[in-house]
Amino acid sequence: MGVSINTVSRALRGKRDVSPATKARVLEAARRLGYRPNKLARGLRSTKTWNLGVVVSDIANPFFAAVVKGVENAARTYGYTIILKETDESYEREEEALRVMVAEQVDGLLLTPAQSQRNTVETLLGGDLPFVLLGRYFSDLDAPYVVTDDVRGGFLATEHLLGLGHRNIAHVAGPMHISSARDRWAGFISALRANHLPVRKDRAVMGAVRLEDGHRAAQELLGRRVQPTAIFCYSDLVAFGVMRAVSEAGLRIPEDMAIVGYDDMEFCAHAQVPLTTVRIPKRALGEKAVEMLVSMLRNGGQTGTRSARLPVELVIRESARGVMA
Amino acid sequence: MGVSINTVSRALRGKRDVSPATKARVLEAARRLGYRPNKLARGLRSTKTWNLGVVVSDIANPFFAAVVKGVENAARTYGYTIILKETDESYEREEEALRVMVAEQVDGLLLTPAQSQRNTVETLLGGDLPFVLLGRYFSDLDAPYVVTDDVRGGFLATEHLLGLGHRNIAHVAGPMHISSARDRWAGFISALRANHLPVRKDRAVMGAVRLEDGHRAAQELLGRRVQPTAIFCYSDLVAFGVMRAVSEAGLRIPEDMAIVGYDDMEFCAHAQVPLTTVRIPKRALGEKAVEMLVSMLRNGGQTGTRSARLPVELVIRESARGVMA
DNA sequence: CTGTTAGCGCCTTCAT
DNA sequence: ATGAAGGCGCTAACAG
Repeated sequence: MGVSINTVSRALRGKRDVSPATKARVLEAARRLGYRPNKLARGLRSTKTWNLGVVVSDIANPFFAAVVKGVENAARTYGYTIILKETDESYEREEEALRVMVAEQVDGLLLTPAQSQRNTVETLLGGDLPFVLLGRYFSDLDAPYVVTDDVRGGFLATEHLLGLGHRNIAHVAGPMHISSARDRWAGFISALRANHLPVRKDRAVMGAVRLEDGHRAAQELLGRRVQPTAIFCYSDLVAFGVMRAVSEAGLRIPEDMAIVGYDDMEFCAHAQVPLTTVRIPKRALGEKAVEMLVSMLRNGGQTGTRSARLPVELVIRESARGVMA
Repeated sequence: MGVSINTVSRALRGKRDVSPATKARVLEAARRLGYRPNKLARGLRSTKTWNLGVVVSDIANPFFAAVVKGVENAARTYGYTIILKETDESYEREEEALRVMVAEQVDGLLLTPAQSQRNTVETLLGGDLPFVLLGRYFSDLDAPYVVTDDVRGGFLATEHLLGLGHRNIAHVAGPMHISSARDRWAGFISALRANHLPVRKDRAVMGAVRLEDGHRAAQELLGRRVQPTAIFCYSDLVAFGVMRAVSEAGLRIPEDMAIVGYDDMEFCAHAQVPLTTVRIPKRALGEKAVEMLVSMLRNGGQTGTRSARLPVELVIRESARGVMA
């Protein structure tokens, strides 16, 4: 076809300095032959792979699944492809995942840190791989992140219960090393304080993640001397476990016990008792993180450490509404 | 350090023909320097990337999320990393996804075909990229696949309803171009036939995927001259929509209308009325597909076109149990 | 057991 | 507007 290999390269990449005529010929030939440029060779030479690493703890968790969907779609619109790894909240697997991402020469990284240790993120900060933390952050590390405004979420949930007349509110919290759990707890506390109510230690159970954790936590709360009349839960999953325990104890929801969850998963509206919850923009979280990462890549990896805290919204359903007895 | 670059390469890859002494020295030095081999260069040279392409329609769908989790975990144990793409059931995006996977030089591919067209899979069959279809198959194409035994699932669900005394059973089916929808429908039919019951067209609605589709389908069924006393649904998601419509119509579940879903998502046990459903091994589906793909890779891409059909199981809960009136 | 040579496919740089 | 040269980091193939 009488044209050098690198004119082809330029034509394919849409560079200028190629006459429209030859460009058209090259493109046509490429199409006809089903030519696909080799991303490995391209990446090796140009040090730009157009791949983003995505490391989450549990892809089967509906929350992360939605976040990853947002990530994948946003990445695609920017021309990036994603490489996915799971950590299962294990610090070792997180380290391993990051090693793989480095080996893969990804252009940037999205990470939901396990937060049981901080070495990984500190290492990242010391390195030159652009990254954005996804859904979790370290308040004392200067690492860019995108999260939801969970302090406000916890506040809204608690204030709603207070507004219904509850004075005896318990919180089934998440693992306190995770920022979202700490923030929701902080919002809970701050609402109580704003209403001059005491924060009692026997009104809280920590570390709930799975549905079963919620079930166990609620049983514990119901076994205590003074029972709460309302329970704010770390997540919807936990809330479902709590609701089961409450029902098993013969209590009615919301008459005997009001429940508020967190996340607003699709099923909340179809639960045994439709669940009042705090809605968080899951897709948007992923999209925003990609946006931020891409803008960092465009600025040559410079952070400026702008972070984002997306707004949340209280969704009121049967499990906590109306006037209490 | 006095050793050639390629002795280093061999040591790092654990090849023999390296003295234990030098090997130890190399490994130690690599560790100390935090050396990470470049997978692009490695892949370019060896034509083996240790990456698998995974193409699914909707990662936020709990079913696919669970499948992908199985895929990621199995891939990891075999030393592979996954590259993820979504198609949103769009044929164009499926084509694009496959093009990207080829460009990425993945060693193998896992694909949930949109099935609105078959070109992609036919192209794959003509090419030399090893692949396994994930959760869907073409009965008339010799492409390896891993699916669940949905004919049996549909049969079990329907037979259960028949056993409860129902003679007037409707089916809210999925899109008939998708193999799982066709199989569940086939199982439904075959159970009716086995009991010498007629298959009536006005007892079926096709094409339901989302919760809203189920809602609409149930409204339609309830508006017909002869109403069913039981509804078997394509998926749990659809079943939830159906249940909502049934409740809205003032009917009780299961007294006035028995419902059976499909998938057994985590949430089924906690629904308004706990849902009787067909449990499918989602994680195992992903794991099995990886296993099969890896074994193909080991045989130099040879298929032997062994496929797998994983067993399913009926889970009986409130929405369809007991003796009917 | 170890070193040398060559080149995977592409892009960058420098000529022309 | 196009071509030639060189090399990204690594490993296969061959020497020694």
